[in-house]
Amino acid sequence: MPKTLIILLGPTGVGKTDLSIDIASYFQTEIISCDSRQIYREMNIGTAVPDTKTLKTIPHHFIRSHSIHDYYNASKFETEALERLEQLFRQRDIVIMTGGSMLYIDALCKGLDDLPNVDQQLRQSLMKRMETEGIANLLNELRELDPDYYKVVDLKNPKRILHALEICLMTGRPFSSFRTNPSRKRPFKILKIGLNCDRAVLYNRINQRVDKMFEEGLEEEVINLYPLRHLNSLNTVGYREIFDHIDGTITLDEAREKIKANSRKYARKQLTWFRRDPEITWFTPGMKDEIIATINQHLNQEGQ
RNA sequence: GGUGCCAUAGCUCAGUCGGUAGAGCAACGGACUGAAAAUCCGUGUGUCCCUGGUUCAAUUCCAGGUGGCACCA
Repeated sequence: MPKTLIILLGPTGVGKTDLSIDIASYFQTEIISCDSRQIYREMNIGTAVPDTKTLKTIPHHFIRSHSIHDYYNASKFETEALERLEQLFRQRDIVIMTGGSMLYIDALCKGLDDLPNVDQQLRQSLMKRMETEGIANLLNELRELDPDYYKVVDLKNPKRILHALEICLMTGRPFSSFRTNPSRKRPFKILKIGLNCDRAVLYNRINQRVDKMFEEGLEEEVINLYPLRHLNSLNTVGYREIFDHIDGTITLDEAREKIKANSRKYARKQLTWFRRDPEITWFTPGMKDEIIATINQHLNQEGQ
């Protein structure tokens, strides 16, 4: 039987966690989380990590496994998750991956270009230049160093400009020369199961989940993290809005409403990304039996 | 009961000296390869409260009605 990774994906709040537990129990396997924020052990309430009881029922990987102090990115996830999968597949044929971090999913399925990790000091100095000189000088520099990328990059997107410059400066090569779009082969089959539901229902679930987070003490969690607010990992829905409230720019109630709105926006953005992926088979969260049937059917086909 | 003010997008409101209207937020769509819950781009979705009058033409002016708010009783 070929090794198969079943990926359960969908917008935030749709019900991936609960279903992933059911599916993992049914196939008696473990879960790889694919969530760029649940990976941090210092963040709990605001990232909606599964509760400890759930985590004990089914072994989870990449949940609360890293620190917000560590620099992390999609490429690291690709490397680490592939290693972990190799270990897991030694003992089992099926592993579940669940989460909504789009780039992380794609990184694991198709791989990223072979680039050096960004030097954080260089990043800091470029960010400072962007602040003091404005983006125009950096754009000119990029046009010099990598005219090809300059032609295709979104010139209004500072992060894209900065990253391209970082790579040019670090390697002495144009950033575009690294962009080969590898689409690597993986030593296992992949089945993508998408979860979605009626938009109004989804928004309701998201809004209620935010209220629940506040009941569970989100404000206190964020207050404790306030001194670390500059960390990238804390540039996150549910955290930055409360940072703003601590700064006194908005009321706590406004922060709560903004968290809801930004979560809804995030869900929409996820759907936009997933929509263009033709490999996804879509279900609603209640279709547990149909999903298991689809997986079994897929496994049988692959087995022949 | 009387007087005054208000009624325009899902919400808060602007505006049209009479030629069927626009901001913010929300909503909706898109991009995306090492910061991705990040970052960036795009879209106005409307019985202008109702009925009548004046007018070539009324969301706009006039009258009445309805609803809301305030004050006086």
